[in-house]
Amino acid sequence: MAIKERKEREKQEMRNLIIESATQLFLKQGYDKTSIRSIADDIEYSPATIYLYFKDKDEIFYVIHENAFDLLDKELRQHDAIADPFERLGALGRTYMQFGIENPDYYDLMFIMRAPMEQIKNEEKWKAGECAFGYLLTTLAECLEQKKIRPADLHVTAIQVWSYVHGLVSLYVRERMCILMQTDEITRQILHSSFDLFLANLKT
Amino acid sequence: MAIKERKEREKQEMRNLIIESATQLFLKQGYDKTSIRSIADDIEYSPATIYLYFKDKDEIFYVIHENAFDLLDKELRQHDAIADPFERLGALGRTYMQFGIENPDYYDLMFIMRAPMEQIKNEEKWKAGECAFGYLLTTLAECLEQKKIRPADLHVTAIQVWSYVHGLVSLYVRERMCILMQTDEITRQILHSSFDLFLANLKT
DNA sequence: TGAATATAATAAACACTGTTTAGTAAATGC
DNA sequence: GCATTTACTAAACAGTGTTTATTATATTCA
Repeated sequence: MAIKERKEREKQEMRNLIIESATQLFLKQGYDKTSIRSIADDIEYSPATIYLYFKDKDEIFYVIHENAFDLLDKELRQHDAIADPFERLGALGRTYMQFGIENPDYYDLMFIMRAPMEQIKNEEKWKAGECAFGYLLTTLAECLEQKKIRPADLHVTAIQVWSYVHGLVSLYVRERMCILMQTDEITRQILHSSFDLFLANLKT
Repeated sequence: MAIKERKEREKQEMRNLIIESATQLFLKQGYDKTSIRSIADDIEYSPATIYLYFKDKDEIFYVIHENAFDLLDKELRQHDAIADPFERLGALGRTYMQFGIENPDYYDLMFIMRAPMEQIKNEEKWKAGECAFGYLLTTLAECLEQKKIRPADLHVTAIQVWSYVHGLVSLYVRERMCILMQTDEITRQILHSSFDLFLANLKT
């Protein structure tokens, strides 16, 4: 009865095919232009077939959203080796910002768009988000323990750090930084200077 | 030849009627569900008529976006009388956050959504945004002058403040604060505590 | 092996969306 | 009173996400 297993494998392969196509189209043309029909066209199946493998469009983008978190997670974990928690905090922030600036569409899906969060509501918890946030929490806990940063409630401090880098990246990604009336290059420099200043103010 | 003037007046009245209906529907059902057809239905005209008064849907929402900025501006100007610039800065931040939390749809349109910015690109400058940002700049300039906050570049500091409050509000509005796994009430309290902490760190 | 059943895929439709075009009816100018 | 401009709309166009009924293929079992 290996047929059932083969069928399961084929089902998973088809899901992967859809996700790969959707991801590629999403990164090339953005969310709105990535329609079910365009994905179907790309993989040379009918639009209705996609609904045999995914409940709706949101479910597809929820998977892409999870994959994007894996990517960010990998980049953040590169700094595991940094012993000093405050230095690690700085590295995490810079890497987070760089990720957002270099992958604006992924960042959008992860932290700005409503679409994948609709899916999350049916799940009770935001797994991917919790993982990255958890990493920030442990780093900050170390910072507080070693009195590297000003004493304050752990969660309040975490929200402070995350909101801050998210504010910078999301204003940049959604093109509100245009009020500075500077080139993209200079704007990004200001973003990084601003983060450095923030870190300095956080220090004891 | 007062006919021309009356015609102009009627044209403006029709534009207002459309904007009023669109605003009301937008605040009730959000952007996506506010279709041209639903506005047409509401004002009892055909959908095509709307296109005689507005170029496209974006142009309608650009006007709503401007009105929302007027609203925020009015609330921010309430603090003009506060003599101490640092105290005024705190009041501005709290009012900004409150505005976003109480008017999530307006906030979305003003600082998160892509739609109205397409319109803004054709205008060379972001009038409404510049006005509010300018107010922040002058307040911060006073703070720096009177050495109420840590010395730093004016624009970098402004971006820092704005990004910070925007980060808090936008994560809240787009439901990412769910990682805290707290009630809405407590989440909002954390938001405010976080801002207080931020201000304290900014102080000299 | 052959008939019955289960699975996979799709064409076509449904109910929407923003927007354009062609045509009608009313107001205005002369 | 007639020609012209203006205001409006029905219908169509080209999309969207999603569902349903149908067909073709693969699997099971007698």
